[in-house]
Amino acid sequence: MTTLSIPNSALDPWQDVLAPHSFGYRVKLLSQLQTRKFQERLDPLGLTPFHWVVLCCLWREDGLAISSLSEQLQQVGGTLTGVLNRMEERGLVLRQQDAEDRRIYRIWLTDSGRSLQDTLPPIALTLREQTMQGFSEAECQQFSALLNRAIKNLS
Amino acid sequence: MTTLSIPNSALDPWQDVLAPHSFGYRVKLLSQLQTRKFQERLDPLGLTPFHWVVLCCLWREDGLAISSLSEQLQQVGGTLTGVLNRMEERGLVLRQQDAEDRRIYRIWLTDSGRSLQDTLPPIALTLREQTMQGFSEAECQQFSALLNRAIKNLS
DNA sequence: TATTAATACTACGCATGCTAAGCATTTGAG
DNA sequence: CTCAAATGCTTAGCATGCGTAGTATTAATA
Repeated sequence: MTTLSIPNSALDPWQDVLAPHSFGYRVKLLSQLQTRKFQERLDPLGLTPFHWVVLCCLWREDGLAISSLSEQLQQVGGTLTGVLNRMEERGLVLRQQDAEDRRIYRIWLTDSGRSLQDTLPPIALTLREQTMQGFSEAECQQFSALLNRAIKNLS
Repeated sequence: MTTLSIPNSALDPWQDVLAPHSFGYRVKLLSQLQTRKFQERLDPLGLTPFHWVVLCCLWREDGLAISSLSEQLQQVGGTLTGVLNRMEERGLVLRQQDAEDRRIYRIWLTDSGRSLQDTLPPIALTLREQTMQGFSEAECQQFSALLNRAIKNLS
């Protein structure tokens, strides 16, 4: 596992479809690289990248239903159950049954979870700056726009 | 889990850092969406997206050492052990100890694994076309180039 | 040559992720 | 009002992924 070599374009008609040089696999790789780098930074805090994204949602609006988290993060409920269990054990959040509709369980920040709002965003910003190193403002926006269009195409 | 709403730009200085609208999370989402769509197509064949990427490497060069697969795919060895076990059970590949250096185990395609070279690439191509729907040739190339630069920044 | 270091792989434990099935609760149709 | 359908969540099983530790083999060094 050193670095990924650059695809030698147009020799093979399938070259941009076959992994590991395919567009699809490179998207997966970038995602993995981000996760690995972020995990490194979060390890000392006993957190994971998934904890981060759940906390982001709750900082914006506390007491979200699990179904709302599921929709915002585009993650299936079964995945969230495990993550929220571990976040609860870790003391970041609390689960509370909704009094009106007892099918709903709402997730509330603890003081510990709320206080991370000062610590974590700068870490995430540093990672994004490393990812975008050498990109002009226009390139960042173009990258972001292309990403949104691709996501929309698959949604 | 319906669709992801568009970020309302520039209201919050952190808006492009905080999940789920952050660049990083959207990369992860695109990766996940690709995997889900691909998995749907591969399910009837009893295959997974990871099987696909290993097969791509072996079609190009059969008898690769596990360490070579690990480097090409940028995946840690521990992950490959499990995948190759299941691919062996599935009858796609064979493991064989290298006679020269008995630390090395080489992976060889079975006839079944080799014959998938006719079936799978068109499926992958269809998925890529769906992802890039509405993209000009220039936009595809730009997307690809930005992706390569971001990967390099994190490698 | 003896023994230490490096290499290739596996085993294990934990954290995502997915699907399918199951449970409790609420809604809605008759 | 009743009961079937829909909703919200959890559970279980499987497949990635990662880090760490362990085993076997080869290379390097003294």
